Amino acid sequence: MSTVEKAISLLNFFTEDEPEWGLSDLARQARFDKATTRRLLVALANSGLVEQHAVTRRYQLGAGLLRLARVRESHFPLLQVAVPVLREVAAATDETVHLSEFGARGLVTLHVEESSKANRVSVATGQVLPLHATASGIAFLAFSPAPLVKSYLRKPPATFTRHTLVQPARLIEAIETAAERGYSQGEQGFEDGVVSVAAPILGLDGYALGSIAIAMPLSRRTKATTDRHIQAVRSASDKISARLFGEQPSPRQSRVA
Amino acid sequence: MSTVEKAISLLNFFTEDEPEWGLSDLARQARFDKATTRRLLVALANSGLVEQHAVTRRYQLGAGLLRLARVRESHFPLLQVAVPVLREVAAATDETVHLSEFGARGLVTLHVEESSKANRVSVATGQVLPLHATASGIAFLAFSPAPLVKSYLRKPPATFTRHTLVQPARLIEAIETAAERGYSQGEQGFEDGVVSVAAPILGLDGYALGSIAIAMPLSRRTKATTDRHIQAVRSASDKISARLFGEQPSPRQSRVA
DNA sequence: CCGACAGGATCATTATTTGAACCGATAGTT
DNA sequence: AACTATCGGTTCAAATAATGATCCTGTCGG
Repeated sequence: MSTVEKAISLLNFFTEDEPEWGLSDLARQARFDKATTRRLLVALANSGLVEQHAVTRRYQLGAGLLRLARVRESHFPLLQVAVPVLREVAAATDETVHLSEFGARGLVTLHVEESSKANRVSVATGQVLPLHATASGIAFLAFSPAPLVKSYLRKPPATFTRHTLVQPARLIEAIETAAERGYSQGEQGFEDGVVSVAAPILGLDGYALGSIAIAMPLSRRTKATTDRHIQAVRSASDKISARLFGEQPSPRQSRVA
Repeated sequence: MSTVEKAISLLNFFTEDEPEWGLSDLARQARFDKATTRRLLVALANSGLVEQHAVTRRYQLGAGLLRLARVRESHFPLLQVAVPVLREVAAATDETVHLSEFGARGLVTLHVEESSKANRVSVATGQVLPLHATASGIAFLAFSPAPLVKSYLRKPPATFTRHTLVQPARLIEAIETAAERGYSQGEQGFEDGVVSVAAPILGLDGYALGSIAIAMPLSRRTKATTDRHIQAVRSASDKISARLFGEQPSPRQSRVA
C-alpha cells in the first residue's frame, strides 16, 4: 500500500454515521501509527480534503471534495441523471431501488432510494456488491468485456447464503441468461429473504458501467410484481444511458462460454 | 510537498474545462516526472479518486469523490443549505452572488450564481479570494480570531488594482468598520470596475467560516441598489447560519487594534 | 494531586519514492 | 518503407521522504 493509498484510505473512515474522528481513534481504527496518521491527516488537510475543527481538534471531510465531486458530475453526471430516474422507479414500485457503479473497489453502491414500507430492504451507499451473489453483479458481468469476467471467475466466489451461486457452471449460466434477456434476477444470493431484479447501465462502448436494481423481501414477491419490476428496471436503465449519452448504446453482451 | 499532497494536487488539474488528462500532458503540467505522475495516478485510481478510461487511457475524476462529498454534505450541508439562499438573492438582485468558505488554501469560492445581465461580474468556483482585496475577505477577517488576522496582516499584501488596500492601517480600519456594521464593502480592490458587498457566514463558535457576497459592475451602482444589496447579503448570511445550526450564532468580532 | 489519555513534536532508522533511460505501439512525414 | 515524434507504460540504482518509539504538554475525572 503506497503512502498515497494509506492517506486516502483514511478518508473512507469518514461516513454518515461517523463523520468526525479524533487523531488517536482514527489511528487505532486504521491500524497506523499515531504519528503517521497525523502526518497523513495534515497532508490531507493542506490539500483541503479534510478539515480540522479549530476547537475540538477533531477531523472531518473538507470542502475540497465538493469542488472535485462537482467537476466529476459536470463531466459525467451519473448521479444528476440517475437519481431522478431512481426516484420515479421507487415511487412506482414502492420498493428499494439502488444504483451502483463499477470502479477500482468493485461494484459500489452510489445511491439508494428506499421503499416507504416498514418491511423493506436496506442498502448502504458505499457498500461493495459481490458480483456473483447479487442481481446487480450478474447484470454487470453479463455486459462486461470477456477478460474481466474470466479473471473474476478465476477467484473462488464467497458464500453468503445457502442460495449463493458458487459453482462456475451455474454462474456462467446465470450470466448468459442475463446477457440474453437484458436483465438479471437475484434469489437470496447475498442475503436471505431478499430477491431482486437488475439491469446494466451501458456506457458508450456498449459495456456496462454499473447497474440499477430493485430489491424486495421474498415475502412480497408475486409473478405480477416481478414482471413490473423487470419492466421498470429495464426502462430506467435505458433512460439513464440515453440521458447520459444522448443516444442508446448498443449492448455488448459478454460471451463467456 | 509530501507525496500525498503531490497526488492530491494532481486532482486539482481536473476542471470543468479540462476534465480529462493524458499521462504525459498531466506530468508536464504538474511538473512531475512521468513515472512519478503515473504512480500517483495509479494510487489515486486504486482508491477510486480517479478513473482511467479503458480505451483512451486518459484519466478522469473517479466515483469515490461522490461518496465522500456526500458524506461531507450530510454532516455539514453548507452547499445544500446555502445554494437555495444564493438563488433567492440572485433572483432578487439580478447580480452575481457568490459563496466562499475558508479552508487550507484560503478563502475559496464554493458556489456562484451569476446575474442574467450581459454586463455582469463572473467568478469561478474554486478561485481563491485574497482576504485583503475583496469584500468577502474583509467580511471574513472582521469575524475571525485575532491571531489569524494578525498573522495574515504580517504578510505584505499583494496589489491588484490602484484601489487595493495595502497599508496596514487602512486595512485594519476596513476590518473594524466591517466588524461594527456586520458587512463589508469592496471598492475595486481586486478587479477594476467591480464593487461588492459581503457578509460573513458565522459558525457555531461565532467566528466566520466563510462569506457571501454580491458583486456588480461599478457602472450600475446607486445608493439604492447598494442599500438593497447590503440588506440582502445580511439576511442571507443570517438565514444560512440559522439553517445550518438551528440557531443564530452570536458574532465574535475581531479586535485587531 | 494523580493517572490516563488526548493531540502533537522529535529524529535516527528504514522503506518508499524518484527520474533518466528504455520499451513497444501508433501516427504522421518524407 | 524508413524516419521521427509522441504516446502510455516499465525498470532499477540513487536519493529522499515516511516511519514509529519516545517524549512533551494539556485536559479531564476521580
